[in-house]
Amino acid sequence: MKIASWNVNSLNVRLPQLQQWLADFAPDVVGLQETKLEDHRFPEDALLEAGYRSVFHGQKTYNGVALLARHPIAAVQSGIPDFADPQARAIAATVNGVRIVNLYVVNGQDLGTDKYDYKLRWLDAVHGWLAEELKAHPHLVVLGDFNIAPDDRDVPDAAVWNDDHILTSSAERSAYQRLLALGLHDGLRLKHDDAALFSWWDYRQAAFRRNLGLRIDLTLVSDALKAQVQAVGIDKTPRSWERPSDHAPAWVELRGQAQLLQ
DNA sequence: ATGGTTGTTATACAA
Repeated sequence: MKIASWNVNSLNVRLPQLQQWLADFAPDVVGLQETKLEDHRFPEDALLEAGYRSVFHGQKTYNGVALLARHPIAAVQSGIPDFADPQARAIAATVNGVRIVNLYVVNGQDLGTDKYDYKLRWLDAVHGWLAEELKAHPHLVVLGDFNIAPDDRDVPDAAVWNDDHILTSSAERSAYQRLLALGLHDGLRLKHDDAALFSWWDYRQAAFRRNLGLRIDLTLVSDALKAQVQAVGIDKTPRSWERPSDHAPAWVELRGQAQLLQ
């Protein structure tokens, strides 16, 4: 069972690339972020033609998340329960007995800004939510654009991306570690120790060509799923296409779910 | 990073 996360930076612009990538990579489940579409504009029919059901939680211009799956999608939760949020940044559902939580974590702009405070409050709400999700669903995958680079392997220059920098600050990384402490594991680090396995590259300054990126798109798996992780990676292919998203898909493959996929 | 690029019911703002 291949489960992926992709920040498409406008599904309206990226739909042809998403269709191509679904055909090439054939994931079973995909969490999308930054769809930037109101729900009535979501391309549900085009994705059905590609073989994927979808559930979505969007808004005009900004944010927007969705889950796509080749198989039935159950128990959909849009937004963080009991957390009033005008921004569409979270959606969860169950597919083949695996609970999937898809997050578009707040960027936070800069330390000391209102957006940074919102990011930390938002992550605190996610912490409470995931604690409940884990109780109800031990087989949990949490994926998305975390807008946090977990450690120094995940940045090109740790002197620049330091404790006082957005996406790597100590408060952000502590909030991320608090999520892991619930009983979650960074899927990629179960299989790879390498530095510079990035998932996002700025559009500016030829950052992709120079591999000046960050690893901020993550696939976390719960304790109960850890032994089922077969492979994990980041598919840089779509980032090399014409007019790409600035993010590449991050994916995790679980074994032992194949019989459920029939 | 003071810039740079991309997206949006844009022409500032978010990333």
